[in-house]
Amino acid sequence: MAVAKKNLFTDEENRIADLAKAISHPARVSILLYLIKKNSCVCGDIVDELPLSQSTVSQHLKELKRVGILQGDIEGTRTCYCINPKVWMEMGNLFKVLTEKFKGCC
Amino acid sequence: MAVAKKNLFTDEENRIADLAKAISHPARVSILLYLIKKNSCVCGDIVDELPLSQSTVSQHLKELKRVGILQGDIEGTRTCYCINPKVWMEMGNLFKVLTEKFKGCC
DNA sequence: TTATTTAATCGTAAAAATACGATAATTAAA
DNA sequence: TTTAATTATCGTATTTTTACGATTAAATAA
Repeated sequence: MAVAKKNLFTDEENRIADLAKAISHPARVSILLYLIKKNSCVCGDIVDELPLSQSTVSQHLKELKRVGILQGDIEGTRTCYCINPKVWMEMGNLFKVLTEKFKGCC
Repeated sequence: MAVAKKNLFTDEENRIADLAKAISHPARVSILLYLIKKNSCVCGDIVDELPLSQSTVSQHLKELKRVGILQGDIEGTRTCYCINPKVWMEMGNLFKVLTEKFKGCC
């Protein structure tokens, strides 16, 4: 299922899936938890926190930026990463709504 | 990152990532929304709801079963699918906790 | 028993994700 | 200006995911 088949599903289904995909790798969850723990924009030292190479971490950061969860501000030779509160809330809400839709059945 | 590198991350990170992976495809989100809408265990007609072949849908169901979100009870020649409330709650909680950990920063 | 129905599994092709080293680009420091 | 630091991107190998048709397996119906 490449690009063309995206419209076989609703926008909501696609967005939920896309946000879930962004956090579907432990390295990316780890990055987010680290940013949250620091409670500030973090420059650079994310690579040192992860057991992965610099280029791989950079790729994971790119994926988080792709869906909008992260924003990266260039400051000199460094890049400062922040969680985007708007998208974070959107994600939390979509997951919450999905979760609470199910009231139990059997 | 195959099997061996799983222990480079915490159990929590791995579990969140694994549950997110399960809902990281629009077809699987679609399946879940359909089951929720029906508000009962659903036998068989999931395939008719999706724009995918029977074997592909079966694969997606398998992935949802793998993480425990779905259970499938065989009844004669059919299989009835239900959301597992326990795992569903676990997932909702993990996502909720993750979401609420971030209080904003910049 | 012999069909039919239903769903899982197999085999496989194509696409996407993951990981890394090497390289490039940009800025700051010497 | 030259060097160092930092991060993104490139090229690429490997693994995983996705998708489908064909087949198998199991239960039911004829």
